[in-house]
Amino acid sequence: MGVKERKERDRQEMRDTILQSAHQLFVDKGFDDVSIRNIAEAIEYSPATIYLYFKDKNEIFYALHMEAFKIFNEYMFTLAEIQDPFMRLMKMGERYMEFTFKFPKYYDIMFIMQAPMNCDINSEEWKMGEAAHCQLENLVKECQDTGHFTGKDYKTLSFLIWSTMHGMCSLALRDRMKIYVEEERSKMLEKSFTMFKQILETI
Amino acid sequence: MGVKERKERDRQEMRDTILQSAHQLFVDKGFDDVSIRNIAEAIEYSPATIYLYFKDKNEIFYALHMEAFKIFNEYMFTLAEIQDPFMRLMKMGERYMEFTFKFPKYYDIMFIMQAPMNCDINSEEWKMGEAAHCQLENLVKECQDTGHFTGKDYKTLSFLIWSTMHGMCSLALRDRMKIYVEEERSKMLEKSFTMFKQILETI
DNA sequence: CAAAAATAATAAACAGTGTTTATTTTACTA
DNA sequence: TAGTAAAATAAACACTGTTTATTATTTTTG
Repeated sequence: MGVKERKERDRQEMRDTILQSAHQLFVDKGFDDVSIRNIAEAIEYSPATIYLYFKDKNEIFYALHMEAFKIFNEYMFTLAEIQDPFMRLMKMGERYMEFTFKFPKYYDIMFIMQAPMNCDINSEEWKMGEAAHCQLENLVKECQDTGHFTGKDYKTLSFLIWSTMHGMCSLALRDRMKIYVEEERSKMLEKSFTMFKQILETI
Repeated sequence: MGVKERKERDRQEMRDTILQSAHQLFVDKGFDDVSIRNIAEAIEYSPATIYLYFKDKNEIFYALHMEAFKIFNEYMFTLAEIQDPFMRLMKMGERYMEFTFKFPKYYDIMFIMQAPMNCDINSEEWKMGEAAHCQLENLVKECQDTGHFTGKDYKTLSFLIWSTMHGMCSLALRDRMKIYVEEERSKMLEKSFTMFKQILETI
Protein backbone atom coordinates (compact mmCIF):
# COMPACT_ATOMS: atom_id res chain seq x y z
CA MET A 1 0.00 0.00 0.00
CA GLY A 2 2.96 2.31 -0.59
CA VAL A 3 1.13 4.07 -3.39
CA LYS A 4 0.68 7.27 -1.51
CA GLU A 5 4.34 7.26 -0.56
CA ARG A 6 5.45 6.66 -4.13
CA LYS A 7 3.12 9.39 -5.35
CA GLU A 8 4.69 11.75 -2.88
CA ARG A 9 8.14 10.68 -4.03
CA ASP A 10 7.16 11.22 -7.66
CA ARG A 11 5.87 14.60 -6.75
CA GLN A 12 9.14 15.55 -5.09
CA GLU A 13 11.06 14.19 -8.05
CA MET A 14 9.06 16.33 -10.42
CA ARG A 15 9.59 19.36 -8.22
CA ASP A 16 13.32 18.66 -8.29
CA THR A 17 13.33 18.23 -12.05
CA ILE A 18 11.61 21.55 -12.47
CA LEU A 19 13.96 23.25 -10.03
CA GLN A 20 17.03 21.79 -11.68
CA SER A 21 15.98 23.12 -15.04
CA ALA A 22 14.96 26.41 -13.52
CA HIS A 23 18.29 26.56 -11.73
CA GLN A 24 20.31 26.01 -14.88
CA LEU A 25 18.32 28.44 -17.00
CA PHE A 26 18.35 30.90 -14.18
CA VAL A 27 22.08 30.83 -13.56
CA ASP A 28 22.57 31.40 -17.28
CA LYS A 29 20.05 34.13 -17.89
CA GLY A 30 18.75 35.49 -14.57
CA PHE A 31 15.33 35.13 -13.03
CA ASP A 32 13.51 37.74 -15.05
CA ASP A 33 14.72 36.36 -18.34
CA VAL A 34 13.52 32.85 -17.69
CA SER A 35 9.87 32.20 -18.41
CA ILE A 36 7.64 29.42 -17.20
CA ARG A 37 7.44 28.33 -20.82
CA ASN A 38 11.23 28.11 -20.99
CA ILE A 39 11.30 25.82 -18.00
CA ALA A 40 8.42 23.76 -19.36
CA GLU A 41 10.18 23.34 -22.66
CA ALA A 42 13.39 22.30 -20.95
CA ILE A 43 11.69 19.51 -19.03
CA GLU A 44 9.45 18.65 -22.00
CA TYR A 45 6.17 19.29 -20.23
CA SER A 46 3.44 21.80 -20.86
CA PRO A 47 3.64 25.16 -19.07
CA ALA A 48 0.48 24.43 -17.12
CA THR A 49 2.12 21.41 -15.54
CA ILE A 50 4.55 23.67 -13.70
CA TYR A 51 1.59 25.09 -11.87
CA LEU A 52 0.69 21.67 -10.50
CA TYR A 53 3.96 21.69 -8.58
CA PHE A 54 4.50 25.36 -7.85
CA LYS A 55 1.87 27.91 -6.97
CA ASP A 56 3.47 30.53 -9.18
CA LYS A 57 6.79 31.84 -10.42
CA ASN A 58 7.52 33.33 -7.02
CA GLU A 59 7.43 29.94 -5.38
CA ILE A 60 10.18 28.91 -7.77
CA PHE A 61 11.97 32.10 -6.84
CA TYR A 62 11.77 31.15 -3.18
CA ALA A 63 13.06 27.66 -3.82
CA LEU A 64 16.05 29.02 -5.73
CA HIS A 65 16.53 31.66 -3.10
CA MET A 66 16.86 28.92 -0.52
CA GLU A 67 19.25 26.95 -2.66
CA ALA A 68 21.34 30.06 -3.15
CA PHE A 69 21.57 30.59 0.58
CA LYS A 70 22.58 26.98 1.08
CA ILE A 71 25.50 27.38 -1.31
CA PHE A 72 26.29 30.78 0.18
CA ASN A 73 26.39 29.51 3.73
CA GLU A 74 28.60 26.59 2.79
CA TYR A 75 30.84 28.98 0.96
CA MET A 76 31.08 31.44 3.82
CA PHE A 77 31.12 29.46 6.97
CA THR A 78 33.60 26.68 6.38
CA LEU A 79 36.43 28.60 7.93
CA ALA A 80 36.72 26.78 11.23
CA GLU A 81 40.40 26.10 10.56
CA ILE A 82 41.19 29.76 10.97
CA GLN A 83 41.70 30.27 14.67
CA ASP A 84 41.94 34.01 14.91
CA PRO A 85 38.47 35.55 14.68
CA PHE A 86 39.67 38.71 12.96
CA MET A 87 41.54 36.73 10.35
CA ARG A 88 38.42 34.66 9.91
CA LEU A 89 36.35 37.78 9.42
CA MET A 90 38.74 39.05 6.78
CA LYS A 91 38.65 35.71 5.01
CA MET A 92 34.88 35.79 5.14
CA GLY A 93 34.92 39.10 3.33
CA GLU A 94 37.08 37.57 0.62
CA ARG A 95 34.73 34.63 0.32
CA TYR A 96 31.78 37.00 0.12
CA MET A 97 33.30 38.72 -2.88
CA GLU A 98 34.29 35.43 -4.46
CA PHE A 99 30.75 34.13 -4.11
CA THR A 100 29.35 37.29 -5.62
CA PHE A 101 31.31 37.01 -8.83
CA LYS A 102 31.14 33.25 -9.02
CA PHE A 103 27.35 33.17 -8.65
CA PRO A 104 26.20 36.62 -9.74
CA LYS A 105 22.65 35.49 -10.48
CA TYR A 106 22.39 33.96 -7.06
CA TYR A 107 23.76 37.04 -5.40
CA ASP A 108 21.12 38.90 -7.32
CA ILE A 109 18.14 37.02 -5.94
CA MET A 110 19.62 36.87 -2.48
CA PHE A 111 20.47 40.51 -1.98
CA ILE A 112 19.47 42.72 -4.87
CA MET A 113 16.33 41.65 -6.67
CA GLN A 114 13.03 43.23 -5.90
CA ALA A 115 11.15 40.18 -4.78
CA PRO A 116 7.78 39.79 -3.17
CA MET A 117 9.53 39.11 0.08
CA ASN A 118 6.38 38.30 1.95
CA CYS A 119 8.38 35.40 3.28
CA ASP A 120 7.24 35.09 6.84
CA ILE A 121 9.80 34.97 9.58
CA ASN A 122 9.48 31.21 9.92
CA SER A 123 10.11 30.15 6.34
CA GLU A 124 13.17 28.03 5.73
CA GLU A 125 14.81 30.41 3.30
CA TRP A 126 14.41 33.12 5.82
CA LYS A 127 16.09 31.14 8.55
CA MET A 128 19.07 30.62 6.27
CA GLY A 129 19.45 34.32 5.75
CA GLU A 130 19.11 34.93 9.43
CA ALA A 131 21.63 32.20 10.22
CA ALA A 132 24.15 33.81 7.92
CA HIS A 133 23.67 37.19 9.49
CA CYS A 134 23.83 35.69 12.97
CA GLN A 135 27.15 34.06 12.13
CA LEU A 136 28.53 37.44 11.12
CA GLU A 137 27.35 39.06 14.33
CA ASN A 138 28.86 36.30 16.42
CA LEU A 139 32.14 36.57 14.61
CA VAL A 140 32.26 40.33 15.12
CA LYS A 141 31.56 39.76 18.80
CA GLU A 142 34.36 37.21 18.92
CA CYS A 143 36.68 39.77 17.38
CA GLN A 144 35.88 42.07 20.26
CA ASP A 145 37.07 39.38 22.67
CA THR A 146 40.47 39.51 20.98
CA GLY A 147 40.77 43.25 21.26
CA HIS A 148 39.13 44.51 18.10
CA PHE A 149 36.32 47.01 17.66
CA THR A 150 36.47 48.15 21.27
CA GLY A 151 33.55 50.26 22.33
CA LYS A 152 31.58 49.49 19.19
CA ASP A 153 28.13 47.92 19.21
CA TYR A 154 28.71 44.60 17.47
CA LYS A 155 25.25 44.45 15.90
CA THR A 156 25.60 47.87 14.37
CA LEU A 157 29.12 47.16 13.18
CA SER A 158 28.00 43.88 11.66
CA PHE A 159 25.41 45.65 9.60
CA LEU A 160 27.91 48.29 8.59
CA ILE A 161 30.39 45.65 7.45
CA TRP A 162 27.72 43.81 5.51
CA SER A 163 26.57 47.08 3.94
CA THR A 164 30.06 47.93 2.81
CA MET A 165 30.64 44.52 1.26
CA HIS A 166 27.23 44.55 -0.34
CA GLY A 167 27.76 48.07 -1.61
CA MET A 168 30.96 47.20 -3.43
CA CYS A 169 29.60 43.94 -4.79
CA SER A 170 26.26 45.25 -5.96
CA LEU A 171 27.70 48.35 -7.59
CA ALA A 172 30.02 46.09 -9.53
CA LEU A 173 27.35 43.54 -10.41
CA ARG A 174 24.90 46.15 -11.54
CA ASP A 175 27.44 47.89 -13.74
CA ARG A 176 27.76 51.08 -11.76
CA MET A 177 31.53 51.19 -11.99
CA LYS A 178 31.68 52.62 -15.47
CA ILE A 179 33.18 55.75 -13.96
CA TYR A 180 36.35 53.68 -14.03
CA VAL A 181 37.77 52.33 -17.25
CA GLU A 182 37.25 48.63 -17.81
CA GLU A 183 40.72 47.52 -16.70
CA GLU A 184 40.61 49.58 -13.51
CA ARG A 185 37.38 48.16 -12.17
CA SER A 186 38.48 44.94 -10.56
CA LYS A 187 41.61 46.72 -9.38
CA MET A 188 39.45 49.36 -7.71
CA LEU A 189 37.32 46.70 -6.05
CA GLU A 190 40.42 45.02 -4.75
CA LYS A 191 41.95 48.24 -3.51
CA SER A 192 38.84 49.42 -1.73
CA PHE A 193 38.37 46.04 -0.11
CA THR A 194 41.98 46.14 1.04
CA MET A 195 41.47 49.62 2.43
CA PHE A 196 38.35 48.44 4.19
CA LYS A 197 40.30 45.65 5.85
CA GLN A 198 42.98 48.12 6.93
CA ILE A 199 40.36 50.39 8.42
CA LEU A 200 38.78 47.52 10.31
CA GLU A 201 42.18 46.69 11.75
CA THR A 202 42.62 50.17 13.19
CA ILE A 203 39.26 50.64 14.84
CA MET B 1 8.64 80.37 -42.48
CA GLY B 2 9.11 79.32 -38.86
CA VAL B 3 7.20 76.10 -39.47
CA LYS B 4 10.19 73.84 -39.08
CA GLU B 5 11.12 75.57 -35.85
CA ARG B 6 7.59 75.24 -34.47
CA LYS B 7 7.47 71.61 -35.51
CA GLU B 8 10.66 71.01 -33.60
CA ARG B 9 9.19 72.83 -30.60
CA ASP B 10 6.03 70.72 -30.81
CA ARG B 11 8.17 67.63 -30.92
CA GLN B 12 10.04 68.65 -27.79
CA GLU B 13 6.76 69.50 -26.11
CA MET B 14 5.38 66.06 -26.88
CA ARG B 15 8.55 64.45 -25.58
CA ASP B 16 8.16 66.46 -22.39
CA THR B 17 4.50 65.51 -22.04
CA ILE B 18 5.39 61.86 -22.38
CA LEU B 19 8.24 62.16 -19.92
CA GLN B 20 6.12 64.01 -17.40
CA SER B 21 3.49 61.29 -17.45
CA ALA B 22 6.16 58.62 -17.39
CA HIS B 23 7.81 60.41 -14.50
CA GLN B 24 4.64 60.55 -12.42
CA LEU B 25 3.62 56.96 -13.10
CA PHE B 26 7.14 55.87 -12.54
CA VAL B 27 7.63 57.59 -9.21
CA ASP B 28 4.39 55.97 -8.08
CA LYS B 29 4.91 52.46 -9.34
CA GLY B 30 8.49 51.99 -10.47
CA PHE B 31 9.86 51.50 -13.95
CA ASP B 32 9.00 47.85 -14.42
CA ASP B 33 5.41 48.35 -13.37
CA VAL B 34 4.73 51.12 -15.84
CA SER B 35 3.89 50.03 -19.37
CA ILE B 36 4.01 51.97 -22.60
CA ARG B 37 0.25 51.53 -22.72
CA ASN B 38 -0.06 53.12 -19.26
CA ILE B 39 1.85 56.15 -20.40
CA ALA B 40 -0.13 56.33 -23.64
CA GLU B 41 -3.39 56.19 -21.72
CA ALA B 42 -2.24 58.92 -19.36
CA ILE B 43 -1.47 61.33 -22.18
CA GLU B 44 -4.50 60.16 -24.17
CA TYR B 45 -2.57 58.98 -27.19
CA SER B 46 -2.17 55.57 -28.73
CA PRO B 47 0.75 53.41 -27.59
CA ALA B 48 2.34 53.51 -31.03
CA THR B 49 2.64 57.28 -30.80
CA ILE B 50 5.16 56.92 -27.98
CA TYR B 51 7.45 55.22 -30.44
CA LEU B 52 7.45 58.27 -32.67
CA TYR B 53 9.19 60.18 -29.89
CA PHE B 54 11.22 57.51 -28.16
CA LYS B 55 13.04 54.63 -29.78
CA ASP B 56 11.94 52.22 -27.09
CA LYS B 57 11.21 51.93 -23.40
CA ASN B 58 14.89 52.14 -22.60
CA GLU B 59 15.16 55.57 -24.12
CA ILE B 60 12.50 56.67 -21.64
CA PHE B 61 14.52 54.96 -18.97
CA TYR B 62 17.56 56.96 -19.96
CA ALA B 63 15.64 60.22 -19.95
CA LEU B 64 14.31 59.53 -16.46
CA HIS B 65 17.73 58.41 -15.38
CA MET B 66 19.07 61.78 -16.40
CA GLU B 67 16.28 63.63 -14.64
CA ALA B 68 16.96 61.59 -11.53
CA PHE B 69 20.60 62.58 -11.62
CA LYS B 70 19.68 66.20 -12.04
CA ILE B 71 17.56 66.13 -8.90
CA PHE B 72 20.21 64.08 -7.13
CA ASN B 73 23.00 66.49 -7.97
CA GLU B 74 20.96 69.47 -6.85
CA TYR B 75 20.13 67.64 -3.69
CA MET B 76 23.69 66.66 -2.95
CA PHE B 77 25.88 69.51 -4.04
CA THR B 78 24.22 72.61 -2.68
CA LEU B 79 26.33 72.64 0.42
CA ALA B 80 28.67 75.49 -0.38
CA GLU B 81 27.71 77.23 2.83
CA ILE B 82 29.48 74.57 4.83
CA GLN B 83 33.10 75.66 5.00
CA ASP B 84 34.75 72.64 6.56
CA PRO B 85 35.17 69.94 3.92
CA PHE B 86 34.79 67.08 6.39
CA MET B 87 31.57 68.55 7.75
CA ARG B 88 30.42 68.96 4.18
CA LEU B 89 31.22 65.33 3.44
CA MET B 90 29.23 64.22 6.46
CA LYS B 91 26.31 66.37 5.42
CA MET B 92 26.53 64.90 1.95
CA GLY B 93 26.13 61.45 3.42
CA GLU B 94 23.00 62.60 5.21
CA ARG B 95 21.64 64.11 2.02
CA TYR B 96 22.40 60.87 0.17
CA MET B 97 20.28 58.92 2.60
CA GLU B 98 17.54 61.52 2.52
CA PHE B 99 17.42 61.40 -1.25
CA THR B 100 17.27 57.62 -1.20
CA PHE B 101 14.16 57.47 0.93
CA LYS B 102 12.55 60.55 -0.56
CA PHE B 103 12.94 59.29 -4.14
CA PRO B 104 13.27 55.52 -3.81
CA LYS B 105 12.22 54.86 -7.40
CA TYR B 106 14.81 57.29 -8.65
CA TYR B 107 17.49 55.78 -6.48
CA ASP B 108 16.47 52.51 -8.00
CA ILE B 109 17.08 53.45 -11.61
CA MET B 110 20.20 55.37 -10.75
CA PHE B 111 22.03 52.79 -8.72
CA ILE B 112 20.21 49.49 -8.47
CA MET B 113 18.20 48.54 -11.50
CA GLN B 114 19.55 46.21 -14.08
CA ALA B 115 19.48 48.47 -17.08
CA PRO B 116 20.87 48.09 -20.53
CA MET B 117 23.60 50.53 -19.61
CA ASN B 118 25.08 50.68 -23.04
CA CYS B 119 25.13 54.39 -22.44
CA ASP B 120 28.31 55.50 -24.05
CA ILE B 121 30.76 57.57 -22.13
CA ASN B 122 29.63 60.77 -23.83
CA SER B 123 25.92 60.63 -23.11
CA GLU B 124 24.51 63.40 -20.95
CA GLU B 125 23.13 61.14 -18.27
CA TRP B 126 26.50 59.56 -18.01
CA LYS B 127 28.26 62.88 -17.54
CA MET B 128 25.91 63.65 -14.68
CA GLY B 129 26.81 60.47 -12.90
CA GLU B 130 30.45 61.13 -13.48
CA ALA B 131 30.09 64.70 -12.25
CA ALA B 132 28.54 63.46 -9.04
CA HIS B 133 31.31 60.99 -8.49
CA CYS B 134 33.92 63.58 -9.33
CA GLN B 135 32.46 65.94 -6.74
CA LEU B 136 32.80 63.23 -4.12
CA GLU B 137 36.40 62.55 -5.04
CA ASN B 138 37.26 66.23 -4.92
CA LEU B 139 35.63 66.60 -1.56
CA VAL B 140 37.54 63.65 -0.15
CA LYS B 141 40.73 65.17 -1.48
CA GLU B 142 39.80 68.47 0.16
CA CYS B 143 39.33 66.63 3.43
CA GLN B 144 42.88 65.40 3.13
CA ASP B 145 44.05 69.02 2.96
CA THR B 146 42.48 69.60 6.36
CA GLY B 147 44.19 66.63 7.95
CA HIS B 148 41.78 63.79 7.30
CA PHE B 149 42.37 60.42 5.65
CA THR B 150 46.12 60.82 5.74
CA GLY B 151 47.97 58.30 3.65
CA LYS B 152 44.82 57.06 1.97
CA ASP B 153 44.29 57.07 -1.77
CA TYR B 154 41.40 59.47 -2.20
CA LYS B 155 39.96 57.72 -5.25
CA THR B 156 39.84 54.40 -3.50
CA LEU B 157 38.42 55.92 -0.35
CA SER B 158 35.78 57.74 -2.35
CA PHE B 159 34.59 54.49 -3.84
CA LEU B 160 34.65 52.85 -0.45
CA ILE B 161 32.53 55.63 1.04
CA TRP B 162 30.08 55.47 -1.82
CA SER B 163 29.92 51.69 -1.50
CA THR B 164 29.11 51.89 2.17
CA MET B 165 26.37 54.44 1.68
CA HIS B 166 24.97 52.53 -1.24
CA GLY B 167 25.14 49.29 0.69
CA MET B 168 23.05 50.60 3.56
CA CYS B 169 20.57 52.36 1.31
CA SER B 170 20.06 49.54 -1.16
CA LEU B 171 19.73 46.87 1.52
CA ALA B 172 17.02 48.99 3.09
CA LEU B 173 15.27 49.83 -0.19
CA ARG B 174 15.29 46.25 -1.36
CA ASP B 175 13.87 44.95 1.90
CA ARG B 176 16.92 43.08 3.09
CA MET B 177 16.67 44.34 6.64
CA LYS B 178 14.01 41.92 7.76
CA ILE B 179 16.55 40.40 10.08
CA TYR B 180 15.65 43.34 12.26
CA VAL B 181 12.13 43.88 13.50
CA GLU B 182 10.21 46.63 11.77
CA GLU B 183 10.75 49.27 14.42
CA GLU B 184 14.49 48.64 14.65
CA ARG B 185 15.24 49.08 10.98
CA SER B 186 15.46 52.83 10.63
CA LYS B 187 17.19 52.95 13.99
CA MET B 188 19.78 50.48 12.73
CA LEU B 189 20.34 52.52 9.60
CA GLU B 190 20.84 55.61 11.68
CA LYS B 191 23.19 53.90 14.09
CA SER B 192 25.33 52.35 11.41
CA PHE B 193 25.54 55.63 9.55
CA THR B 194 26.59 57.35 12.77
CA MET B 195 29.21 54.67 13.38
CA PHE B 196 30.44 55.14 9.83
CA LYS B 197 30.87 58.86 10.41
CA GLN B 198 32.76 58.16 13.62
CA ILE B 199 35.06 55.78 11.83
CA LEU B 200 35.74 58.30 9.09
CA GLU B 201 36.69 60.80 11.74
CA THR B 202 39.34 58.53 13.20
CA ILE B 203 41.09 57.44 10.05
C1' DC C 1 -11.15 -8.04 -15.34
C1' DA C 2 -14.25 -3.96 -16.36
C1' DA C 3 -16.30 0.27 -14.69
C1' DA C 4 -15.90 4.22 -11.92
C1' DA C 5 -13.39 7.55 -9.58
C1' DA C 6 -9.34 10.14 -8.86
C1' DT C 7 -5.27 12.08 -10.51
C1' DA C 8 -2.07 14.10 -13.90
C1' DA C 9 -1.20 16.54 -18.08
C1' DT C 10 -2.48 19.54 -21.48
C1' DA C 11 -4.58 22.74 -25.11
C1' DA C 12 -6.54 26.83 -25.33
C1' DA C 13 -7.69 31.00 -23.64
C1' DC C 14 -7.22 35.52 -20.91
C1' DA C 15 -5.15 39.65 -19.94
C1' DG C 16 -1.13 41.72 -20.02
C1' DT C 17 3.73 43.16 -22.05
C1' DG C 18 7.13 45.72 -25.76
C1' DT C 19 7.23 46.64 -30.46
C1' DT C 20 6.22 46.89 -35.66
C1' DT C 21 3.51 47.57 -39.81
C1' DA C 22 0.06 48.99 -42.73
C1' DT C 23 -3.59 52.28 -42.79
C1' DT C 24 -5.94 56.44 -41.86
C1' DT C 25 -6.15 61.16 -40.38
C1' DT C 26 -4.23 65.64 -40.20
C1' DA C 27 -1.32 69.45 -41.67
C1' DC C 28 1.35 71.91 -45.01
C1' DT C 29 2.70 73.29 -49.74
C1' DA C 30 2.56 74.09 -54.50
C1' DT D 1 -8.07 73.17 -54.18
C1' DA D 2 -5.16 69.06 -55.19
C1' DG D 3 -1.22 66.71 -53.93
C1' DT D 4 2.21 65.62 -50.76
C1' DA D 5 4.36 65.11 -46.43
C1' DA D 6 3.86 64.25 -41.55
C1' DA D 7 1.50 62.50 -37.46
C1' DA D 8 -1.47 59.32 -35.22
C1' DT D 9 -3.46 55.04 -34.89
C1' DA D 10 -5.60 50.23 -35.27
C1' DA D 11 -4.23 45.91 -35.60
C1' DA D 12 -1.09 42.54 -35.39
C1' DC D 13 3.17 39.81 -33.67
C1' DA D 14 5.55 37.40 -30.39
C1' DC D 15 6.10 37.22 -26.02
C1' DT D 16 4.75 37.00 -20.65
C1' DG D 17 2.28 34.71 -16.13
C1' DT D 18 -1.72 32.33 -15.08
C1' DT D 19 -6.42 29.89 -15.27
C1' DT D 20 -9.91 26.85 -17.03
C1' DA D 21 -12.04 23.31 -19.36
C1' DT D 22 -10.80 19.08 -21.59
C1' DT D 23 -8.32 14.94 -22.34
C1' DA D 24 -5.29 11.13 -20.95
C1' DT D 25 -3.61 8.26 -17.48
C1' DT D 26 -3.63 5.82 -13.26
C1' DT D 27 -5.76 3.91 -9.22
C1' DT D 28 -9.61 2.06 -6.78
C1' DT D 29 -13.69 -0.42 -6.49
C1' DG D 30 -17.55 -3.60 -7.64
